[in-house]
Amino acid sequence: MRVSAKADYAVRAVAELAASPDGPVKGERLADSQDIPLQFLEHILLDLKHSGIVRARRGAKGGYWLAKPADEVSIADVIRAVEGPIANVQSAPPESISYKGSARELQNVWIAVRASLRDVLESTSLADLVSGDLPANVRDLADDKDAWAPR
Amino acid sequence: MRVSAKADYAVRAVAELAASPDGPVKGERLADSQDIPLQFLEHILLDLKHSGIVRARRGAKGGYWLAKPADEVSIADVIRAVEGPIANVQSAPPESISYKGSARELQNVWIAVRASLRDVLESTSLADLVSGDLPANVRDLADDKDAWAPR
DNA sequence: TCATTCCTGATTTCTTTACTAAACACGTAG
DNA sequence: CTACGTGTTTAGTAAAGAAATCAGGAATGA
Repeated sequence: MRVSAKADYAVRAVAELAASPDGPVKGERLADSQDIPLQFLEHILLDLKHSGIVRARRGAKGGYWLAKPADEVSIADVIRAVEGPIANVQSAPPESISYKGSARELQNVWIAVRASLRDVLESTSLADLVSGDLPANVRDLADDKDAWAPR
Repeated sequence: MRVSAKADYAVRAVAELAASPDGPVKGERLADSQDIPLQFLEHILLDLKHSGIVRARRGAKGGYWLAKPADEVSIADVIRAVEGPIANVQSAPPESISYKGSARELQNVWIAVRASLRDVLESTSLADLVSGDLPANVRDLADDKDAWAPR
């Protein structure tokens, strides 16, 4: 139930791209501005390119840019591109698992977990993230004081 | 963003305990009824004991039982006992991270992610799980047809 | 051509996961 | 009071994954 460094880096990098709409941004500048190791970041950007979120050009004046408008890319898209499916249980999607005995209802709980993650991550676009104008459901969750308390 | 085998096993084991309110249940029976490797399960039960969710007695007629009523133990409690905090980012709690530049709002997103996970996992008790009578908010999420579709 | 920049696979280091083995400690029955 | 059936604890390990790093190749523009 944790967010990996890779996913965190990926979201930060594309946020930086979303905030730089004019022309390509060099990997090095992305790495600098978000404190991400350059070579690791380049692998991540390659993943993002393969899944069509980012485009790139080499050579002088080269760099990376978003392949789509920032309001058409969700955070969920970015995480899936680098980590695969969200909210797997034991590396299998929750709808494919079946439990027996007293744990029979557990599948519904994992499905609900995944649905609630999707509610947040699919509704938030890169444009929302960069503008600070988060969707109402996300803002409501984050504004709750309890949400900031550790456990 | 995945649920580990350890967490899955832990929840299933305590569900089995919640369904057996009379006297101790042997580790072997838990392992059998839920298809969990016995020795691994005993490690898990030890974690659960240390955090006060389970109690145990050795010797003939020994076994494990819930330390508290099943409606006072949430799935979140069980997961925290074996995995530590829910929804950490890069092994740190989201409220302790600070982002710069275009990623500044990302902290709010991770806080919202954690809050939505808590909404599901803290509201569901072992009693709910065993009876199949999940809380309304969880049931609503799981009943949505989209929730069962892979992505 | 040449500097610049992305592209890619191999390798490394470290941690976690998932599990096994075996000695040890304790409680109950006989 | 002893033996046996339990749980407790320590130790260890193979395999996978996470997080980088290294070293070079391939495209682009000047």
